[in-house]
Amino acid sequence: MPELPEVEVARLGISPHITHKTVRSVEVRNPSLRWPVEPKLAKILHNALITHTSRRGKYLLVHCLCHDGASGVLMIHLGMSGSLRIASLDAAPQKHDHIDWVFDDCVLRYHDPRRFGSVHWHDVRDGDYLQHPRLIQLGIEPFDALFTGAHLLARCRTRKMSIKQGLLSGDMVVGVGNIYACEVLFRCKIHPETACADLTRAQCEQLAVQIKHLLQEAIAQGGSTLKDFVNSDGASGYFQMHYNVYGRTGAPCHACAAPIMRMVQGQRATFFCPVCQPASKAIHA
DNA sequence: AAGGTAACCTGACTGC
DNA sequence: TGCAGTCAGGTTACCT
Repeated sequence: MPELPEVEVARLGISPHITHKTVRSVEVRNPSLRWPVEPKLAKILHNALITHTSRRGKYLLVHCLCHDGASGVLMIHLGMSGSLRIASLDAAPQKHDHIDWVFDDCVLRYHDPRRFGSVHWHDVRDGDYLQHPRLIQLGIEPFDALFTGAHLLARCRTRKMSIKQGLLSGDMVVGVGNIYACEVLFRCKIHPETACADLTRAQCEQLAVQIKHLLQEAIAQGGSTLKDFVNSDGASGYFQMHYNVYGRTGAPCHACAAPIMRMVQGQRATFFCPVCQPASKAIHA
């Protein structure tokens, strides 16, 4: 589910079905998401043309040219449990299908049991969408050429918190959620509790490289499930990578066979291999 | 100002 | 079978 790769795969999945098409109607069945859905959304988007889609962090952005000539951006966040699907016009909405965008030949449907996700409307007359309060605070994109080991090192130098929490905080880099934070630290053989400020230049270089690789691999993997975005009945559109540590408490490490351990950092589960990812104290001892 | 914590909400699963 | 408890892939508001 929704870390950056899943959001990107969702975007790739829905984009061909909605781009250059006109929204005929919008049905908001439940506006109570993380933030209330704009009450005038249906009116604003009536007969709006979808020009293209993009993404910023975990926000999927749908760029619209409205009937009145104004333009704007639909900002969709999937939260913990959100998903998007392309359904046929006659497919009845299921429980937790909160919003429909109806086109001539299909429906874009937002589904989110926990309602931690959100749907914002940003009118460009109110300024550049990248200046939106939800977007402006986000860190650098992992695939940006400026996201490098040097960038990471500079951001880490003054941070006392653990690298696991640092990666999740979203201001060093966006899009890395709990699963990929655990997995990338395993790949780099870095203990999750290592203080950001204690990371070496080499570790930061490696982290930057592996974050790009891991997310790219996950997107590629998700690409094979793109067909599931159309007319699927059940929960689909998501995919599961082969995890080395995430959710594998007690199972043997794929590298050294030691049992994977679970701990809690900032109220989130962290999984790691105590042998492959030794605590820094052990390194210096 | 950074860092910790509770909160938002439902469903799936575990153990008694 | 039922019920209580735990956990879940994210993010923000509020407190120290």
